[in-house]
Amino acid sequence: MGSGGGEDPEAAVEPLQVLFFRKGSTIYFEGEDARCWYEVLRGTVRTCRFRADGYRQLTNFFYRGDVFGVDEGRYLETAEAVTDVRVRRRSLTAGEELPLRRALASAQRCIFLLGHKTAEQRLAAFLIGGLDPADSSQTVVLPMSRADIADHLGLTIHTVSRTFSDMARRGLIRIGRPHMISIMDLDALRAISGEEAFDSKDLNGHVTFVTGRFA
Amino acid sequence: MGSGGGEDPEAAVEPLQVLFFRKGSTIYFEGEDARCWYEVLRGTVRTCRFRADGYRQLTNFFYRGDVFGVDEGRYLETAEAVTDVRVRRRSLTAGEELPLRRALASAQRCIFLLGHKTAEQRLAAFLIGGLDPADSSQTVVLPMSRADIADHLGLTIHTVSRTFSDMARRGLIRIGRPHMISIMDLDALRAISGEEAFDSKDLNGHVTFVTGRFA
DNA sequence: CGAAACCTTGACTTTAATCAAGGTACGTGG
DNA sequence: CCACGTACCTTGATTAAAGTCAAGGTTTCG
Repeated sequence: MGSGGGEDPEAAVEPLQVLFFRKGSTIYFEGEDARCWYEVLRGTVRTCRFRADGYRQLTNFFYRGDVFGVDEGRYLETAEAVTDVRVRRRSLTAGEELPLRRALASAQRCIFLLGHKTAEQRLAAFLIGGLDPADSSQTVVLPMSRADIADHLGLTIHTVSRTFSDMARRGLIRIGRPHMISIMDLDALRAISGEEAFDSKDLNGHVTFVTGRFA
Repeated sequence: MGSGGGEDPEAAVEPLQVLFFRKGSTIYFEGEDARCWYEVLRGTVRTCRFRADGYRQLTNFFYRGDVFGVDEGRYLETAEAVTDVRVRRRSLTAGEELPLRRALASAQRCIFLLGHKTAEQRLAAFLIGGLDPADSSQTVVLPMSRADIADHLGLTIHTVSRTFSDMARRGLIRIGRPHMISIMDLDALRAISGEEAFDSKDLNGHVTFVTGRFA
C-alpha cells in the first residue's frame, strides 16, 4: 500500500510549498478536492486511474518542469511518485493561464502517443519523447518500470520487453540496464513512430491512406 | 480536397465572430498561427493531424458547448467540420482560464478513451461518451463516419463495423441507420468499458490486477 | 548473500488488420 | 419518381500482431 503519507519532514528544508515525496508514495488521490497544482522540480511522477475492473490506467508521466494536478473541483486521477521527487505546490487561485497551457500541452502529447497504432510505433514515440533536449547524449533514462510503460501505452509488459529486445537486435537501440537505453538510430526510430525522418530505411513504401479524403 | 474555404458568406448573418462552416470544410490548419479559440454552437468538429507516413490521426471530436483551438503559438492540429457547424470565435488574449480548463477536460476524456485496450472496450466507452446527458432517449447520434471513429480509436473501419454488429447481435445496442445507435443495455456497455456497472452480467469474474501494487 | 521484485523469452491462443467482395444509402440527373 | 453512380458500410477468409500461460534469468536491496 505504498509507504504512506507524502508530507515528508524534509519538505521543511525548502522554503514554502516545496515538498518531497518518496518513491511509491501518493501525492494526491483521485476524488480529493483539487486545491493545488504541482510542478515537478526533480524526479518523475505518474498519474493514473484505478478502474472498476481492477485495471490501472496510466494517463501520463511528468518530468522536471512539467505541471500536473490542474483539475477542476476534484482530482480526476491519482498522482504518485515514480522516483523520489521534489515538487513545488501552488494553490489554484487566479492567473492560472500558464500552467493550464502547459498541462494541456502534456495532455496533447499523451493523446498523440496513444494514437499510435502498433506497439513498435508507440514505443518508438515514447523513447523519442523521453529524450532530454538539453542533453545530446542520445541516452534515455526510463525511471519507470516496464509495467508503467505498458499501462501507459495500452500494452503488456511482455510486448514492451519483446519490442525493446527486437529494436536492440536490429541495432536501433542498446539496452544497458533495463532503465538505461541508448538510441543508436534516432532517424529510424522517428520513421517508425511516424514523425518525420524518412531518409534512411524504407518502411516498405508504406504510404497507405486510411481514409479517402485526399482526392 | 474538401469544398474549399470556410469563411462562408452566411457568417455575416450572425453578429460578430459567429461563423458557419460547411460539412467537410477546414476551420483552421495545423501550423497556422493560433490567434483564436472556438466554441461549438451547433454541429460536430474533429481535430486531426496528418502524419508523415500518410496516416491521419484523429485526436478528438467536439460537440455543442465544447471548446477547441486553445493552442499556443501555432495550431497543433487541423480542425474540420464533420457536419455543417456554427462556431463562436474569440481572440486569445486574457482571462483564458475557463476555456483552458474545458479544453483540458476534453483532452483528458480523450486520453481515458484511448487508454482502453480492446476494440470493444473503446467502442463501448465511445458510445457512452456520446450520450447526451440532457436527453434520456438512450439514442446516440454518431455524426461522424466509421472511418472517423476508427481513426479516433486507433482501429480500422472493419473492426468498428464488426464490433458494432456483434454488440447488436448480443442485444447491447440496436443500429437503425448507421448513424443512429440505440443503447439497449447501458449497464452492460458500462461493464465492458470498464467504468462502473457490474450488477448484471459477470464479465467472467475478470478482476485481474495488472500490476502488483495492491499488496 | 539471499530474497523479492522485475525483466526477458518461448510456445500457444486470441484479437485485430489485411485482402477481397458485396450490400446499402444517398444524391443527381433523366 | 426512378435509374444510376458514388461513397459508405458490412461481412467473410486469411494473415499478422499482441495477449496469455509458463518458466527462467537479472537486478536490486536489505
